[in-house]
Amino acid sequence: MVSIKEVARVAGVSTATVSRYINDPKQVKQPTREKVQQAIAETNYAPNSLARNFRRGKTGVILVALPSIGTPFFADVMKGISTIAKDMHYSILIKETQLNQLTYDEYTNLVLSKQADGIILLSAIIPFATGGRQRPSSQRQAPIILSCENVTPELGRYPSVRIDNTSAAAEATDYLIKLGHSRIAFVFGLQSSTLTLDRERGYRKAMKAAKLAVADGWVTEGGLTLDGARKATRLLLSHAERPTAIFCANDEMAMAAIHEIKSANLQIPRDISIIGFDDIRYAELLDPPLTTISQPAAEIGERTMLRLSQAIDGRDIGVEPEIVPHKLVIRRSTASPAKRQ
Amino acid sequence: MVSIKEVARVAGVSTATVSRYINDPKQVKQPTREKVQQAIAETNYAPNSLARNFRRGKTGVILVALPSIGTPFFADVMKGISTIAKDMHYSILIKETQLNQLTYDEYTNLVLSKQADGIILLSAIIPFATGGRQRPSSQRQAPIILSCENVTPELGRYPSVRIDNTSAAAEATDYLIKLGHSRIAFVFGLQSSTLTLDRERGYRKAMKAAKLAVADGWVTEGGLTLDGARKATRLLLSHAERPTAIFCANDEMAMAAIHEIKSANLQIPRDISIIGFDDIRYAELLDPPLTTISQPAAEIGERTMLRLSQAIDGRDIGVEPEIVPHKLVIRRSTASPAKRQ
DNA sequence: CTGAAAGCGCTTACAG
DNA sequence: CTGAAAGCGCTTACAG
Repeated sequence: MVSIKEVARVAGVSTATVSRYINDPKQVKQPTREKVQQAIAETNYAPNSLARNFRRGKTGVILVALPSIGTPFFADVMKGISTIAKDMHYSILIKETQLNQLTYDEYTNLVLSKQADGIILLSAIIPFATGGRQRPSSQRQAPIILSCENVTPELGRYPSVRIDNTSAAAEATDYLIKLGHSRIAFVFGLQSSTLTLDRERGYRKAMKAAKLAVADGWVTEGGLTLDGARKATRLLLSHAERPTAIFCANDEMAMAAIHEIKSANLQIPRDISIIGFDDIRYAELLDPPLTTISQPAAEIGERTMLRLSQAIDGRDIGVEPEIVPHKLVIRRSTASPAKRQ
Repeated sequence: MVSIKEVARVAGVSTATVSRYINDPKQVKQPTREKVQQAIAETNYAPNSLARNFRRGKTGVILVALPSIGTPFFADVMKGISTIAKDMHYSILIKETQLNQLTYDEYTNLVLSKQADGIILLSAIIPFATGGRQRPSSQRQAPIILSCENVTPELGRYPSVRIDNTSAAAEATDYLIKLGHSRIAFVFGLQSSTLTLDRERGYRKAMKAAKLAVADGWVTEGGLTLDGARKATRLLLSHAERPTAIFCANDEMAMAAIHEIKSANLQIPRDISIIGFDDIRYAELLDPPLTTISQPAAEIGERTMLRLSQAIDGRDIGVEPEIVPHKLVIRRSTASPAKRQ
């Protein structure tokens, strides 16, 4: 493996000069520059980034933790993150958390051990619950930022970029109420996902404000999976007081719900209205096209990465959440409830 | 930042002992072990992995290049990769290639520069076309493996793990032919994607074997995107000799096709049969549920990572493709063509 | 079982 | 503008 030393030898200069040439050619005078250039070509030299990172004390890596790659919404957020990361010459290391619950200590250890310069959490926030002991205050807090997610105050306060999930969910529920629905069910994600818990809060708030009852069993867990949501939907359909509208905490679960409702020979929106959350790229292709809350996914990703890079550079970015706007996108999966009986 | 030196000082031992304790405690005698343990806890020490990697000359990172995160099929392959990678203590660095066409040199440079120990390409193989100059034969070929993808022989031979795309596509086409279709269209992905080109080859082979003509315009580009496939479908629907069946080179494009066909007030499969490729998790939720070729995505990922790790360990894994089995999954988007006129 | 010491390949403050 | 030299934080062959 050819090193900078070998290049220096071939070029007849010092390693310092080669290093300067590589990092900022302007620092090297023209004739020398050519010699070095020549030597690099000749030796097929590529700088050892392991040595460079070690020397500089920076990895150039941002770790992104997310529950599962292949979630269409997170993929869009990732796009925003990647765009900015590339501009700033960071690479993206993906950590799929799946169901493992990493603790706060495990996360910060990644930074302490220099495996990443900073961390973006798209992942549920439960980890903080199990190992939430604060770092000794002598240590600077590891650059960590939440994207889309939220974290309950008792677990600590961390910077974040996200929409106001509670308001958005309330808005979606209100829309159903305005359409005339009163039997509205909610399929939440996971108990461990603050994000979908916030959405449930919004739903309940809107129901309460409209003085509508939430019957037993109308709020049910979809597990953020297709199968989970199918089961949840079947449960709702067999409910004695069958809802006339179902609000799903994300679009994927809404996809599953639509499938189950049709399988039960019910029509959407005639028999049941469906509303989702996220506005993933499949939403408008569904049959019927899905009414949903749209999040500016790419923008969230960009803002997250931008703020994180500031934190890495030592700037104080505070812990106030940065709230970006959502909007309700009305398509054809929602309508006024049919008059019945 | 506390280093191993500091721990050694606190514990009253040498740095070598601390290092041994960290990497293999059995090498350290009990009483010493306790002192070190104590010192680590006291100092809140975390080994600097930058230094460790540098020293060891390994990054512990596998780079996975894929066109776009958030493709459901690739996400499933990634799952397989991650599983094995975790077992072997590799981290996964994701590189989204999007439309940029990285050259072979750029890829191998990632390995030469020690940014990754090995590379998995889920991505289209075009890069090799633009910069395919071979490395000087003195250099060991960078550990690189194709997953799912294929590469035309003139661009070089690389190890790969994949299904036989051509046979699978022929099988799907045959199925339509057996159902009685003769006007069968094919929506391919990208000209730059060998993978979808192989599928086109299978389609043409089956058509030819059945002595069926492929009319002008029946083979059209879907671009591997929803929008591209929608356009392609509209084109097919307006064709003078409208096909009675459309074979899409992947399921996402089939989703888009289904949407467009329904929007044109045609019924599936009565008016048009649709067949996809991949069997992504949404396939069975579509309306109608999608007939498609199922690939063992997770298994492909696992086998890929396994073989790559062997190459990294210096074993010769050859360049023969490892072919895993596919299967045709028949659902309700296909049927015999309706008698017309 | 433990320690002293060399060295991995860079970068950079310092000197000239 | 260039070079000699120190040093980043580990690991490991060698000696005892």
